[in-house]
Amino acid sequence: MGAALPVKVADIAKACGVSPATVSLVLKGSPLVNAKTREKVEAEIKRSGYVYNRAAANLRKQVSTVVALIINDLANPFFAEFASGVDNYLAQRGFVTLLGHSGESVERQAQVLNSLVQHSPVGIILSPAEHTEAEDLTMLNRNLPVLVFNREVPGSWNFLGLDNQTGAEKACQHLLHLGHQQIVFVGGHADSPSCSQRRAGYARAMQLAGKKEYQRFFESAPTKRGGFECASQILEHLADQTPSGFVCYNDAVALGVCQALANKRIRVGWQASVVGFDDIQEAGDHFPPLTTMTTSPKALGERAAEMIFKIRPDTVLHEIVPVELMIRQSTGPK
Amino acid sequence: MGAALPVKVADIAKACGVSPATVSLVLKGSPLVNAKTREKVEAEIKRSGYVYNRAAANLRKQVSTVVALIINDLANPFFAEFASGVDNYLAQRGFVTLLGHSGESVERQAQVLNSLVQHSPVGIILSPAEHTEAEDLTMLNRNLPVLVFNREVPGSWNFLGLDNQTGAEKACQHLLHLGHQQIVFVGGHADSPSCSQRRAGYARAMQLAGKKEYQRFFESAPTKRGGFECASQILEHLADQTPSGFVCYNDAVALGVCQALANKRIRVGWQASVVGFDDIQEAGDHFPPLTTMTTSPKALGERAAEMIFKIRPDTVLHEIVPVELMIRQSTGPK
DNA sequence: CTGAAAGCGCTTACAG
DNA sequence: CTGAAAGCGCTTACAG
Repeated sequence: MGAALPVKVADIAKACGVSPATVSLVLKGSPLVNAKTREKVEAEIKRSGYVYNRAAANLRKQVSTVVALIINDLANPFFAEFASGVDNYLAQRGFVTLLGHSGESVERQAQVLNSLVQHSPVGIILSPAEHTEAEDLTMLNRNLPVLVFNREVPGSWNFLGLDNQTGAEKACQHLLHLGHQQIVFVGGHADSPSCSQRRAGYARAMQLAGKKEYQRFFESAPTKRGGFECASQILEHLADQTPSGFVCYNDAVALGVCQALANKRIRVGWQASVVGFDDIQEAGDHFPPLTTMTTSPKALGERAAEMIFKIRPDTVLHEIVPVELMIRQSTGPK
Repeated sequence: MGAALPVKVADIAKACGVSPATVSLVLKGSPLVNAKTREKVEAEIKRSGYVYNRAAANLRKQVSTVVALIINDLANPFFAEFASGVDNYLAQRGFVTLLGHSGESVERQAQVLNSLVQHSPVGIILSPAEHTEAEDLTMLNRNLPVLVFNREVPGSWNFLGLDNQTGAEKACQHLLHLGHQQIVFVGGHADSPSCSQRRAGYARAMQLAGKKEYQRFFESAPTKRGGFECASQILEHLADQTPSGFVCYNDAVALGVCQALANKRIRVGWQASVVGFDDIQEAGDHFPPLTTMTTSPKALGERAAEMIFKIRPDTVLHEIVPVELMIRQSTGPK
């Protein structure tokens, strides 16, 4: 038995003594086909191990069943879970996910996009690499639905993002309600839009609470290590007026902060409180679990996939999803 | 300006007063084309915003540029990084990743596979859902290259996996060299193949060290929470002869164990030592960083993608990748 | 209810 | 160096 050539509708048709058109009708479940004919054809389809060639069908039908998804950083659980949400939704609707990974490189992103558009996706969900500019996206034809996720890109793009400012404001308010007097904002790069938005939310909450003069911002890499090192320094240098409330740029930073506090024998959820942002899976798995601002990344992915089908050439969608406080440590300072 | 119809080679040809064949030649960079003709055509391609329709080309050329990748759990960083490695390699070779996510559900996996095969992938990389049996994979035609990753599936499949046993043996040896007297194996479900392989490696090292009678196995969910709860119990109940060495099923468990130790004020890397497995990104980011058994998941992904192109109908590849000790905490007990 | 013919967008022999 | 024709595997009007 050599490498059997793939069987096609013409083969099925010949084997059944019908025309390809009839086989096609059976394939699409058309009620036009005589029951006996249908049975015969279906049996042959099963017997022969026929596999539908969707690319050929799509070409003829002038449709597409693929959506392209470009992720900036798959190693980040937030984006990995987002991707799983996208794929989930698409699979349910009979679509398929064409994945591209930019690894935060604008050049790789351009290559990946150039490759993916050639597969005629019905739309593109782009979680852009850092510092993506409008001119990096010129391969995206105006009549191809594009949804930018999470990070704004200069220009008018359909967008799905988080309400960073209100989120951070709620985070800070939570700490205030717990009775914390000295609350700082830790982590992220001040020049990133999401960081400045979150800082602004923190600042607003502090101001409304009459604590404008205590505002403190600390920069760090948006990682656990960054948060750890940053918090360690804070605890070292602000020894006399150590903050007890930490609004963090994201969960990774927050987990690093928790670690630094633990090292100093400061019990999180008791002498100090920490709020993260993103609700990555680790936030809930951690011990003690991390209070954070949440919009399930998976739900976001599903929403993004949904939006792709709602994009119209003449309008620009701009959806900012509220983030909610997910309280996992209920106690504050004595 | 209405929704411009996509431009195709025929349009380019007409605009340049040449035949579609010539445009096609230009597209593939054929040296046959006259320089002036080429220039003219290339200019028109650029001007018109032409996008190559790879599906049509592939149909005609009888080739495919897609590889299907089915992941059991994208929220797990190990698999997310694996996926990024696959996509990396494929993108370099001009291929594209068709992503499917099973979420550890055998039924979803079947649906996803059925959908993906219709896109004529050149091959399929499958990181199978738990409890996948041969009969769950009947849609995978014999002459479609399939590579099973990480978990064996009954039957003869091309396979890429980790040397779990030797890895765990090395992990245990490391703890023995550090001088630990009481070493336990923590985490995982005993009935999972990877867990029983790792347990066997631990057992072998203990036996070679003449510590057969101290062997202790503890089961837990393969998560951080599982490791935390398990270790907490161990520390509670084995109070008199507390183990100081922990060979862990995977990094997530190991990080949970670290957390439990920290809560008991036992300093990891000093009074106790923990070894993980997988080297997920968090292992290196953690504080203190986690000593673990490593084969970069990203490198594994790249290797898997490479292997897909080496699969031949008449042979079965079976590659077991060694895992190396990645020492991140160099001290042991006093 | 079924078939013959044309065509989706591309490429490949084959002529010239 | 270039073009006319055929065909990848499918589906869709159109006849009958």
